[in-house]
Amino acid sequence: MTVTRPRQGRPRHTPPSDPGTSAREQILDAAGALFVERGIAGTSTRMIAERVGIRQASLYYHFATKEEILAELLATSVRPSLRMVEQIRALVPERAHPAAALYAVAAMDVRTLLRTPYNIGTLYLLPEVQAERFDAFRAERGRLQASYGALGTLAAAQAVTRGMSTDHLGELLIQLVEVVIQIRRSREPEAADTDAIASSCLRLCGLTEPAVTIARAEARTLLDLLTS
Amino acid sequence: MTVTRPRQGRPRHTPPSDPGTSAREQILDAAGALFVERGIAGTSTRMIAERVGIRQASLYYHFATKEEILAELLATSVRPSLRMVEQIRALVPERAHPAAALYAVAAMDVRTLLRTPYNIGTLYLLPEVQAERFDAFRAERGRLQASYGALGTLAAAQAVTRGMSTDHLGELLIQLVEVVIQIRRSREPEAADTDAIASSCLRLCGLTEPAVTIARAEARTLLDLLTS
DNA sequence: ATTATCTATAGATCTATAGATAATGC
DNA sequence: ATTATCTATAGATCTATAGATAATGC
Repeated sequence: MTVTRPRQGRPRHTPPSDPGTSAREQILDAAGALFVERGIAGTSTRMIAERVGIRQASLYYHFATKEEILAELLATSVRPSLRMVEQIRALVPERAHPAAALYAVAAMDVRTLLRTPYNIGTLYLLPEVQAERFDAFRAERGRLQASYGALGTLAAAQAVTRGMSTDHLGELLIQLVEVVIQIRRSREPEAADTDAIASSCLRLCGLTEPAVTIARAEARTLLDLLTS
Repeated sequence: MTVTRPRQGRPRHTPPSDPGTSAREQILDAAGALFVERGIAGTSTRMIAERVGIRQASLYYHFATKEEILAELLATSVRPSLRMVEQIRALVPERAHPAAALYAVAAMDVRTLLRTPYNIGTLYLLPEVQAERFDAFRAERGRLQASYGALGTLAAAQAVTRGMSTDHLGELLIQLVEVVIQIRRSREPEAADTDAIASSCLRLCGLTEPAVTIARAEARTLLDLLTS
């Protein structure tokens, strides 16, 4: 039984159910879930505050505007994927084949998108995020896409790269990985989904079935190495 | 020079720039463009009316609510794709190989999504469309996805279908085709995009490069036949 | 008479600010 | 004294309805 030490400041009208996390984080969690469920314009500051258990005006002690909450959510949402992809890319070509690296990146990305408490990947899809205000976020996402393109081009059969630029291949691969967002929306994800998506990335690059099998096995070793 | 006959009813404060189209259609066009650009909750009835050139209250003569406008837009957005896919499926297997049919469906769908005046495919992605209210629309979309799955399974290599159900393959294929929505958001689409996407669908199914080449050629014939 | 608009407005939001208050920390 | 909340509220929306009005059609 942990004694819940009351924090500083005037007490909330409803005491926090999770006194461990900061108010800021509680707001981000509540807003993230609501943005995903109802869109950004469809979520009022009152709804966010209600879910946290504070009054609407109290939000403004932590964030100046609703947009600022969104900006923070976006910033923390690509960063882990980007760090992971760059870590794996660094192993190519000395310690990993491009195909294995691509498989590993896709599988990790799928896993990350599956694990977020709410389906945070959905945020990318909302029209508000297209605004110039969020250029920095979209640039980060562009770097992730470029990494997919680069790995894909290295892994791909010549016949495929002859017909498609690295950038365009990156668009297709990231799109394929993000099917997991739609899956989470429409059904319960299954264990087999991760392999199905990552393997599809390799097939899209023109790899034959034996090559996919080899890359999958190598990627498993890579992933065990990275997650340990 | 066509004489623009004034229509019945009190004149608008701003005369319509396109007197040929019905008010209802003008409203749908304006709303579609705004929904795509700013989201549904982010678009007010006033904005829609302003774009049409009528007063906000006048919308309610044509539609009971904003939701009703959305419902109408959704209904007309999948229908053409669905009709086309069923037309092409009917040719399998007597008059077309599954792989050629899948290529043709993907290419047609991409073309349709590219041609809409605003990027209407974006609507599927908005959170409001997940509401029960739009079950009928999502069911139609599910039928489109099922067709992709069925064609894909027929076209696919055994090694692929062993690891993936028809439904899951459909999810991946429709997701791949809809990359065109993201492309339209981020850059000017190119002529080569259509083939790149349709070919990727076949490769994802495990087709080898020679098989892709054959299917592409057959699909060209099919498409010429259908669009004539 | 019918149609398609208009003006006006009620009532319900929504965001953000000002200033008060109830804790802890020193 | 500092912190994190609270209450109250201004001002700007937003949706939807009521009822008036300016056309065409018969």
